[in-house]
Amino acid sequence: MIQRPRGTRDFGPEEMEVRRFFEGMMRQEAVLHGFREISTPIFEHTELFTLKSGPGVIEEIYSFKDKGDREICLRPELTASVIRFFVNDLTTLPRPLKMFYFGQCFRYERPQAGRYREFFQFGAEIIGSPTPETDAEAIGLAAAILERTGLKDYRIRIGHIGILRELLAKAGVPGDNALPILQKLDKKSYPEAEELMAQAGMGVIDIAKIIETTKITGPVSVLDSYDGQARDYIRQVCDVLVAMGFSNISVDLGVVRGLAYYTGMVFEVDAPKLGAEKQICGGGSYSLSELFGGEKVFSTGFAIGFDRTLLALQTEGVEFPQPKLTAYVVPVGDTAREKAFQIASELRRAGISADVDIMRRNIGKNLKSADSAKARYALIIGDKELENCSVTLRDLSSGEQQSIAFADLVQKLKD
RNA sequence: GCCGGGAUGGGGUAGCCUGGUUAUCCUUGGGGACUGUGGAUCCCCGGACCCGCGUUCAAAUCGCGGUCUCGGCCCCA
Repeated sequence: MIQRPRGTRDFGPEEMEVRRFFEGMMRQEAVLHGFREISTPIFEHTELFTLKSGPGVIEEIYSFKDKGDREICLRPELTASVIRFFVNDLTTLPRPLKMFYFGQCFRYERPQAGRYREFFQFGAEIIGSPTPETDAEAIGLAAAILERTGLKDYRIRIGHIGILRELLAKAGVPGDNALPILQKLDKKSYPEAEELMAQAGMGVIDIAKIIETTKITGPVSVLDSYDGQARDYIRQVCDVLVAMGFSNISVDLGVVRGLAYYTGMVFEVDAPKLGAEKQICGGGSYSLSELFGGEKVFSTGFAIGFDRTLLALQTEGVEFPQPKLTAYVVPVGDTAREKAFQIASELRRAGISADVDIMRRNIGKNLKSADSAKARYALIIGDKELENCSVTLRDLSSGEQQSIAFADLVQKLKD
């Protein structure tokens, strides 16, 4: 027996119905918001990701040399690909570009709850617009999608790395010098962050102020004790979101993200019920295009962890409509067999789902099969029906039967 | 990379500590009772000890290694 590779999953029919349902819902919502879908290759040059995230990522991705000696990897995320696509081919499209994607990603990590080596992300990027409204529109799509899925228990936390950067700059640690400190703060490694800040020459009071700031969480009013451009900016983002009708947002200045390309707003969504891997969405505004050889363009994007979102929905017991088969055609005896296929085919051409016995079973077994196929009706056709050009239509939940002429069948089943 | 639990027909399980029968039970699948009416019942059939090495007269059971899995740590673009 060949086992599935570690950290991968097979999805059976029931699971795929659930997945396609929610996948379709996300796509639909994005389209409603004026986003358009794109698709990029599942493998890319490894360099794309080392440029974005540093050489360290090679340890965490599926990378290999192809037969032409190229350094290739399975994509660990999609933002880099989207921006590469943009820089290569889409720079002349009218701005803003609002695009979304859905696809699988791969990471060479130790699997655990909610973490797989092959997983699915839904994400969106808005390229070429640096306003608070842009950030609100991005967060708004993420929020609308989660709302639409029916998920209840989740928190949207919005931060802004500019606030900490301004504080650090005032304390004498400007620009990129602040990056290592931000990284430690992102990981909540306070002792190490304090040490770095002390080494950078910051005073005890400034250090305490920074640490305290990362612990600020709550409604937009928690910003009142700060000032500066970043504060005003994040406040505007929140105001727009409130106008959009999203009240379950909070400000969390501890959402940091230590990577250099983040330029301002950052946000995360987590579902507390999920345990260790509870983050279901993350995003922010960034500037990556110049890293990939393009001009500097501001973007805002996010990615939803599709698998984790489904896990969260599952723990909450969210229901979804299950596709149902309309008709199961049951031939009785040998003479009606071809007619059964003719009828099934006519129904299918009319867009009515129909299954038909292919195992030559008796009528009892066939009704059983129709039942387990979750069909609404069984269409029974034998010599009696052939004689008067009709079928016996049996409602499988009530057991009621009626005779329907061949000619009226499509019309009858259409509703 | 680290720590701990686990792996028995398609799914769920008993047996493992204390080695020895035809490996238990439920469910699912196929057939029949039932060449014209399902979800009930009865009968029959198919189907498993994760892999390898070792200990032993004898291994699902004990030991070692590996694989996968679950949970946690690290990491999380």
